[in-house]
Amino acid sequence: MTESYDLFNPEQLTDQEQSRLAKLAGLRAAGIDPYPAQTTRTHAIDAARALYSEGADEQATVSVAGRLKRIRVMGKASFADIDDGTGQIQLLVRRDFLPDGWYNEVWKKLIDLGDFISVTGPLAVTKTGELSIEVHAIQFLSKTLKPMPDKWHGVRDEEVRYRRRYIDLLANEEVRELFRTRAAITRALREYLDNEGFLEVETPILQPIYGGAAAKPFVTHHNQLHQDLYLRISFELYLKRLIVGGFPAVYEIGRDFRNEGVSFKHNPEFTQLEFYEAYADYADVMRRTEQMVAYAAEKVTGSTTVTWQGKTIDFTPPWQRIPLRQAILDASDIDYAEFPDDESLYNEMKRLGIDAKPGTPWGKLVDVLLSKFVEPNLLQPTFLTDYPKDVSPLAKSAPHDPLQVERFEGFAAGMELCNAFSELNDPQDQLQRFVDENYRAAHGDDEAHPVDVDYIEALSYGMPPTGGFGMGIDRLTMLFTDRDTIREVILFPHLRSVKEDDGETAA
RNA sequence: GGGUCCCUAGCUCAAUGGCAGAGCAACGGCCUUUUAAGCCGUGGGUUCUGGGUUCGAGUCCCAGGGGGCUCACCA
Repeated sequence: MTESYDLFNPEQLTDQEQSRLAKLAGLRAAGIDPYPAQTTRTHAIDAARALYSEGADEQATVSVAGRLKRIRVMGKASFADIDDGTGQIQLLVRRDFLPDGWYNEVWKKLIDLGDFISVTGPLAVTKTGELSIEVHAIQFLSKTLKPMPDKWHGVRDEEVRYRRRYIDLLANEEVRELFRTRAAITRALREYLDNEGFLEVETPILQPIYGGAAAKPFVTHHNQLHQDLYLRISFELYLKRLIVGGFPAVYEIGRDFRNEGVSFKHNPEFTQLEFYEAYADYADVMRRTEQMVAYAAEKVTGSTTVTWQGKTIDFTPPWQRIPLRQAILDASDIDYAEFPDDESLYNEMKRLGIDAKPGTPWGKLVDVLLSKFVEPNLLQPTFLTDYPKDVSPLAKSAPHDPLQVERFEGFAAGMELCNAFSELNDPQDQLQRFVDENYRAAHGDDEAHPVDVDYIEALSYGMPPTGGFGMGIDRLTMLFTDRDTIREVILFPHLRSVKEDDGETAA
């Protein structure tokens, strides 16, 4: 079956697109290659700007390239601004500086906003003090066939901004800046962990058994091996195998995939940082967490305090520490330790008018209390500590209380940021926890942890006491860049596919 | 999945149920120091799609598509 792509059929094009196609033909007719392989560029715009020397008789001559963002034609002289991603600079284009015909026939007739050009000439400062390039030669680099978004308002339509992020980026400089900041965040986290002796590793994304979190996975299939595989929901079990193997401290920054709802703080794929540190426990990890996040905040924003949605969030260590049980008691008046089974806790919640589905397992009820009463109010960075064992199948039991584990979660801005614990390294205990989870799965919990026999084998070879940690980078980026939705900090966030004519997409 | 709001020119946005408009962009002019340049003129619409109500629908009703918010879901 052949398809006809009449993307450039003049009948389908707007007047502006037709005009640009005509100019493209005009360039070719004039012997100008609209898409040459080489460029005359000698300097990035930021580098060219740095070459200007105040008061010198003669300024450096440079070639800079970039996208044409604005043009101001004033008869036989024009001003324009180009942007190459390192910065912008003004062009001073005068008829008398250019070769014959270039000003009237090429500059004024064949060049559009959005086109990429390279210009050559000396640096100069205009009457109004604007550093410019006095253009003596123009090279065409790439013809743009679509009109640019509004030069002042940019693109606001969120659907366009997320579906076709390149338009967002080319029109809205602050969006480019945001993603530079995002890169600076992961850079700072890597820097911190590298300096602390952690080894960066990469572990499988395609996993025969998923694990390390309570979440529904995406399933795929390896044709030749006739084997179903899961996209990882966490890195945890692989990173701990590396601790078994003898690395004292490892980390991975990468993508996790969870087949669950999409919201302002959930995307089906998201970026996670996990680290594991031998001979550490969850208290050590807590100190490291606040230290690491404060380090990143300082590196990226210049301060350990950030402003988020008009509120000040202070990441300076130490962060507040509250036992989970206490936090829930304070916020909801329920002491879950007094209601140690599904039914009694459910009934108590019902008595207080708290909505939950009948038959919800105890651990999930605790989570309902946490996410309803506690989490939204944790604006300042806070560690909730000492979680019920019931909801923590991979964490080590607390020595003083067999029903609790050495675990904490970090919150800020009303969102869960990270999750960490003293890792369970008793293989027989771990097996029993998996079996219990398996029981839950058989009774309808589709997020229960599957049994990973190979992982038990690994633990059986011996894993030292280990502290482990996981943090959502997207959410941290939201906090550091003052955004209130995860879509803003993911370059290509997940959106529903637009239905084609043949209606292939399911409703 | 439920509730709710939104979808108008390339972009940003207007339009009591009564001739579908503006700014930017485009096109034709004027203009050799502007920086959202300015001035004169011109063209540009499947008002998301399909039905319905009405003398008349961008506007009201129904169905569908996509998006936002929200609830549910999501340690």
